[in-house]
Amino acid sequence: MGGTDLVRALSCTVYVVRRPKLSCVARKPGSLHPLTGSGADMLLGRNVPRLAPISRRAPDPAGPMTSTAPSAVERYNAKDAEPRWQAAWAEQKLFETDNADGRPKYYVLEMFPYPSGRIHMGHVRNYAMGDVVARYKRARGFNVLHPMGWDAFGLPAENAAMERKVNPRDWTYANIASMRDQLKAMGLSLDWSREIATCDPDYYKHQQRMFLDFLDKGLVTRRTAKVNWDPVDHTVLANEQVIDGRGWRSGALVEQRELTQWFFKITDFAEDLLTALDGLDRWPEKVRLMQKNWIGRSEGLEVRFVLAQPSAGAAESVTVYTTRPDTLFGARFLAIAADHPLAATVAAHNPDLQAFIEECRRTGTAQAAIDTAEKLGFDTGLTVRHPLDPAWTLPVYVANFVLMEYGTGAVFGCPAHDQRDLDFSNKYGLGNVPVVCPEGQDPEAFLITTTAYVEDGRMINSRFLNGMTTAEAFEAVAQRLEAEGVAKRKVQFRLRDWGVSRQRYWGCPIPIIHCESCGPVPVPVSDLPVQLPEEVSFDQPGNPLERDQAWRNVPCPQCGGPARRETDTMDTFVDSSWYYARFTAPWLTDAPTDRAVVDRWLPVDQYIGGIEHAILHLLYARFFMRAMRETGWAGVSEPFAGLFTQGMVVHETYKDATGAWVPPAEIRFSTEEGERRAFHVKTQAPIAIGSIEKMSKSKKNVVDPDDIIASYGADTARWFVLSDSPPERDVIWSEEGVQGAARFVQKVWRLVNAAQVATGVGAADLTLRKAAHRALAAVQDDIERLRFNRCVAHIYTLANALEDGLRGPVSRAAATEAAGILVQLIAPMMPHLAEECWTVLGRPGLAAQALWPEAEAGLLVEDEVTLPVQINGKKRADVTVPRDADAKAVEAATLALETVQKILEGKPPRKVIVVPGRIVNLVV
RNA sequence: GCGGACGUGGCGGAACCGGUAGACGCACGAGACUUAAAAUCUUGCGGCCGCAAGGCCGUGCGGGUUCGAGUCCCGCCGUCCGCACCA
Repeated sequence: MGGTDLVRALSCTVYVVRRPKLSCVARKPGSLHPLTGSGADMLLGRNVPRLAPISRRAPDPAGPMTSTAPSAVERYNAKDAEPRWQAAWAEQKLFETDNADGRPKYYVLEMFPYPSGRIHMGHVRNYAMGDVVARYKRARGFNVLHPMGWDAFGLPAENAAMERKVNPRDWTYANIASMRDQLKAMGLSLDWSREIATCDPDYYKHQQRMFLDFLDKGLVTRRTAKVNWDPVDHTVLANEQVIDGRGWRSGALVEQRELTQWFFKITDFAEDLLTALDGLDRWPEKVRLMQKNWIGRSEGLEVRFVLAQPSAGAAESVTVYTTRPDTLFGARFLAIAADHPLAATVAAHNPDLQAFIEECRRTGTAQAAIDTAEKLGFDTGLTVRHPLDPAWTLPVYVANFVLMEYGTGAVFGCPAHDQRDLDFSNKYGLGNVPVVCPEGQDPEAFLITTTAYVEDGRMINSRFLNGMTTAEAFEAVAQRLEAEGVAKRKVQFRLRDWGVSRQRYWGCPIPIIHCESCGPVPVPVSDLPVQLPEEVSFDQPGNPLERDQAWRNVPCPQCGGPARRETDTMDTFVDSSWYYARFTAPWLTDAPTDRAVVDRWLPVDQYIGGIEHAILHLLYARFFMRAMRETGWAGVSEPFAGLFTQGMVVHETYKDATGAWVPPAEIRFSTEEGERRAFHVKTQAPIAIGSIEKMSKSKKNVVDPDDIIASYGADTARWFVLSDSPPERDVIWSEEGVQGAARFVQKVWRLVNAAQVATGVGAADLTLRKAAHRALAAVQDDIERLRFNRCVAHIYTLANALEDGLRGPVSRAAATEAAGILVQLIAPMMPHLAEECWTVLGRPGLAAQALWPEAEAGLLVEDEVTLPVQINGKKRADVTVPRDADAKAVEAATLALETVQKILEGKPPRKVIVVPGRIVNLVV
């Protein structure tokens, strides 16, 4: 998104690792694991006399027991099974969603990828999570929409064009084709019939239409603005795209330039975007807080300070914005930004001030400079009258710490109660007067030297305000100054309008024609899309659209006179601000959305992606939804009801003796004296194991999903990225971990096959059934809360219980019931294995179509419970009582325990605490 | 500087409202099977003492509340993330 990938930052740019193919998956039938014998014992890997290897491609659902042949089962072959089931799902169009389906809707969406060319583990994790939700909700009977598309405009395509002389379009579509194949190999339950690419004119045509509608509604403006100019990429960057004073892609020091730009008026919705955050109760608190801070609302007063000696041509007053009018009697000076008009007026005949202003501009942007910059000022020689006492004048400085972009570009300095003002005042000898005294402190003794007092308190040295609280003083000053007409209350936001103009080719053209006589004229809707020219060259820096005279020179749609197209394209964040809405009816040719359809599907019930989009993408999308509401293209305000931000996939790093990074595929491990050591597979040279880092090409700690899928299968990869770590935290990719996942795949396969041939009498049935239904209830609960790592743990527990059960006297009915539940529980995570097992169990249809089983309430509770018995808070014994035993009965049972009697030595306890179903504590 | 999150075995982590700390997995040790390996299975696995039964200690550190604290409160230490001259 925005020229980079919604998920890319989660993991890496792509680096291909060639992994030695592991033998465990791709063995030939017949050479496999020739366990033979009869019944479940064999399949569980019990040691039995070896017979000739027998293998079957798929067990006969009619019943293996009908055969007298030993029930040998070959290892589950993901390589064979996965494409087969993917084809079966596609064949039946299982995941294609019908808008007319009357069941309750559920819209699950993962942030769509930038088509960089290859998927990475971050994508695998992101899409595996979304797929679990999609498959689970489908099983729960919802009409699920789970689409996929491509955030296909952006700089990398232009860079590729420059470096490799390819057409950005060709490069992009080739990448899409290969990434689509990769995603399909993951077995995701996506509705590919709704696939969209934002670089497709059928998509951006509607975006242009909405741009014109927004313009019509006053939600788009054009103005000159100082912009962040990236001198390397030759483009404008949004504030959000400037990190530490550098371009977020190029890393170049950003310059300030004046350009005429198109803006989306996101500030029109500042208040609403802020207050509506409270309603987003299924968003992470962290993201809401980040957006809140970004919007940055503050309540204050705009106060006019009249110049004491108005000079010719200059304004008569300076207006400042303050959130602390209560401290007005502590004012010592006024400070204005270097870019303030008044500064320019004075500088016109003051070369020293001119020099100072230029100095300020130079140090203005770089973050490091701001951190270390001293508070510097320049006395203009002007003075202003205090708004509460015309006889009182204050000097006016130009100061480097005052920002023109915030408030009015002017502040009044109250050194006692603002640290910056204090630093400034101390430097220039302007003194300070404390006007707010901490409660309970002696005002006489309250002095400020180097640390400003910024808290609330009681007013002092403030004439009519004395004795008031901070809040009361705020009100008193506001009321008096408002009544006198020298001030007005003002709610100020930090949020600025969204500049969307980009001097780039590979983006959505802004549908405007500039006419010499009519000015900027909207392209008529009937002329849309304004399509990008096909033939472009990138042999010169800058925007190729500006050089394409044939494309650029067009008649004015209004007067027919000579005119030129707008050559700027839209920020790619615009593309990703409404794609979720387009997915609801991507086939529409004459409108961006179908109002009835979009309103039924939106908001997205569960949106999943990286935290790096906490502000930019998510705020823009929230704005867009509101703008679409204003223009009639949708009836909802919030795009995403539920948001989940998942962690990255990280990996150990490795370095050889020369300090060069070594990719994981070239390393083997051994444990010597309990210590894990790494060696190079070829040279055997020792390798230093480094810190765990985000997967990145530069550190070579990248694992390619393709290789993992080829070696282990998609299910193993999916299972692994969902296990272990909580989904919002980073997951550490490790070879051992993925092998553990692969082992579990085989274990499930063995267990299901063994269950199918169980022959026990059924004495262990109840235990097994309880385990199965308990796992079912637990997994269900944890999927709903997206706690996939816990789901995995419950499933392991069930698998262990089934293994135990099959070893005991368990009936085939109970074994297959438990196995069936196990299969349904793994189905959202490992859908291919689930299908294969489904066949073994002889269940009808496909696992992907099966409805979620109901947990039997009776199996979820025990008749008896074992409670820990504490004595003085330390556990000393256990007591087993009926589930519904009352406190008295529990107490009696506890006191009857031999261990307890021994400790009590005949004395009664001083106090007995019984928490039913929990614990017993005796105080002696 | 401001705001936020977090700190639990060798590792990833679990522990719902304060109620058996360490579920589940990984790694590791011992064993079975095997000519051997792989695979699989059994078993152990927070620390200390003990043959064992059992006991003591233990959730970053120091206090507190409570019958009972990983969980709540106060004060530190550390790590990570976001914002950053926002008046």
